[in-house]
Amino acid sequence: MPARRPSAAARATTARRVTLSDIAAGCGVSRSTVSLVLGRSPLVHAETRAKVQAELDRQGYVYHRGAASLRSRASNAVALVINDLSNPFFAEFAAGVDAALAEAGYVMLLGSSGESPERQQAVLASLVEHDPAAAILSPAEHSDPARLHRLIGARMPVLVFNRALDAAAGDGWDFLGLDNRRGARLATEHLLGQGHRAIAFFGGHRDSSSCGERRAGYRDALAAAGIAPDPAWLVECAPTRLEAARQAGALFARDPAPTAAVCYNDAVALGLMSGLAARGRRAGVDFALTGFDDIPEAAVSAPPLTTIAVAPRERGMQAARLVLERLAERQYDPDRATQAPRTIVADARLVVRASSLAAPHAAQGTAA
Amino acid sequence: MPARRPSAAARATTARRVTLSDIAAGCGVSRSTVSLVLGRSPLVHAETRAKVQAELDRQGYVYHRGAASLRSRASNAVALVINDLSNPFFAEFAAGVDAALAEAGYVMLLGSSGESPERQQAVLASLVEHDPAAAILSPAEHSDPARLHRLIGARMPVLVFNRALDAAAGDGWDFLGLDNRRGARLATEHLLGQGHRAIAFFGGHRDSSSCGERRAGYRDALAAAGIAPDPAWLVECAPTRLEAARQAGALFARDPAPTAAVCYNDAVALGLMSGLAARGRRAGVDFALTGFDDIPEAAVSAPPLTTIAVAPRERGMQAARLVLERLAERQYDPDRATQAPRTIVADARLVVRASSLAAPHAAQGTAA
DNA sequence: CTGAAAGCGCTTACAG
DNA sequence: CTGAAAGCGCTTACAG
Repeated sequence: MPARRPSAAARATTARRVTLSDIAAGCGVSRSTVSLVLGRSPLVHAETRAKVQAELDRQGYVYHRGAASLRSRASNAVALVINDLSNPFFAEFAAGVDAALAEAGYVMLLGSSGESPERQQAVLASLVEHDPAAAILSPAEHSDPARLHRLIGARMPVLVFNRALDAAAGDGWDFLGLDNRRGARLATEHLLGQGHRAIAFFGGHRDSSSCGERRAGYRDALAAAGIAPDPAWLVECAPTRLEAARQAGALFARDPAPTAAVCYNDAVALGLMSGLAARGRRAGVDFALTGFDDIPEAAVSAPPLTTIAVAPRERGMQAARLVLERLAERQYDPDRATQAPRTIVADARLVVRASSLAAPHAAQGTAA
Repeated sequence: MPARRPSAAARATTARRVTLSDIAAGCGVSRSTVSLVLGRSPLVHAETRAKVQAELDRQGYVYHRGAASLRSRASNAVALVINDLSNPFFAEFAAGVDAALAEAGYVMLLGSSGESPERQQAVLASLVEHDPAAAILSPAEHSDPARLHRLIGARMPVLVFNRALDAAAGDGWDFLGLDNRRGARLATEHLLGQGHRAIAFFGGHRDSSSCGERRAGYRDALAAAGIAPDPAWLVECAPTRLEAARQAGALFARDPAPTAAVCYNDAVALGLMSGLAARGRRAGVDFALTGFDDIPEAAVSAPPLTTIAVAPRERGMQAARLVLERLAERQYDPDRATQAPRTIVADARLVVRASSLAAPHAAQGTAA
């Protein structure tokens, strides 16, 4: 764990800062008393408190939390590491975390890994130096749990979000995941309900955990309907709009072709729509499809996209609260005897829009 | 400036942390030497350095930046306060800030004001206690510049983004804004180029600075084309999709009605599209319109939205770099003699898509 | 090239 | 209810 000092760190050049000593001197009490006033201690006489409070305001005192937490070994910062803020799913998640933390008087240290385990490690190392009380981590794909552990192992409560870390189940970290399996099952059941029998699972990489879970839910629904999925119905592709548009043709390589597809996520579904259009097929008319995530675009695409809503903002608030609970537990139970790691799976909900409403015969008519 | 201690701050309950003294003791040198190694000082003998480095790794040392910056009065954190991470414009901006800061070895403290000046003040106060070296602020509407100033006035370099603060020009804060005026002029010129003469400006509130600037650009273009805008062409509404859909009818209250509209932003434009559809008009066929921002939905709406791209991610990187430059300047020139506040206006670019391609006669045909 | 000492701004027992 | 003193983990002159 090579610690390194910042290549550049700005030195304050403004006037000397106002400290507790200045306030104490300014109103004739000791620093201890000022500190007690700051801490809202009931020990301080009301008059003294008022006098100190006035001096605090007069001199424009700013609490130096770094000094305080150095002494008291308490921190009110929480580190959040996500993949990418440009992804609305993570942006909403971060917004939820921020809201819940702010409400509890905590401050958020934010870093992005850009799906790179290397950057993730560097970003986390940098955040950890700021002594957060806890961390929320949405791990980059192919993260190395052992390295992450070495960095923040038992230092603080950690909540892993969205993607379970390989192995290391007994690592003591909490996990908050989406109900990928149930979500995909709901989407598949919806298409079955429309009368489709030949339903593809389109997009994602088989080895990613979320893709595996979604495929499992898809299989569950087919199995319950007595359908054995044709292996040709499982089409892999990178979870981006562009790749999905390129791979659309793979769905129609065999005859009979599927009449509907459960897509790995909304980006893939939107890409598939373009790919279908390029082949003269119209989503929601000639072909039925569903997404996953309910990103904002889903409601305004043409046609609007049927998808699985996972409420990322609510998940963010939930994540923050879980971590704050852990912090509270530690205060009462410093030895953490009772603290077995928790795994929480958040519910997923089907949102029906026009993209999935094509009837199977219309789809087959076009395919013929 | 009432400082207050956190209602809840987590006390560390883990094993005693590894400090410089542990490393020093562990390899038989003084703490000073370890500190010099951490600081990559060239003074330390290569062998000593290697020995210390090994001990650092062996004990899993984590640098305590709070203690360091307390002593050295240097910070490597930058505070960012934005309105709302759920807004893709701000999320992209924050992503850009984060990327540029991380590259320079800085850490980001993020808070959201939710467009509330009260929350903005509270959030900023909370971040400032963490002693950031600089701040980037995208102010909530109706911010009180004087109160903001009292909080972070001369403590650190401040960059205001997106919305200029009323008055207080001589406050010494830098400003990075979008070229609202030019952007709206480009959009209006584009519609004029399609042959439209009766062009509305739809959405936004007159008293908001960005709306005022965009209206000015709209007027510039009309004036250059020798057109005096009918006051009925200026329709106000809250900058949300829902409000815009509701207000669509206001465009057609008078006869002849406008055949095109420059919308305040993309949200308004997308709302207007729905409002048009509800009235049996088709954007891009019977009516031409443009947006502003180029949010991700703009590319996938039906029809795709012609808009003004402002590249929020690039703006974020630019903002971070400006602030880092200021920090560097202060190191060389502690008295800040040369540091006049800067105002930088970022370029805006027209992105033509289908929504603006309706010809005026088609629009009038429908209107009749 | 390395070490002993002071001090950054706070909190926290401990006296009184 | 208030104050004097120690110490959190680091850096920084200053000696040597």
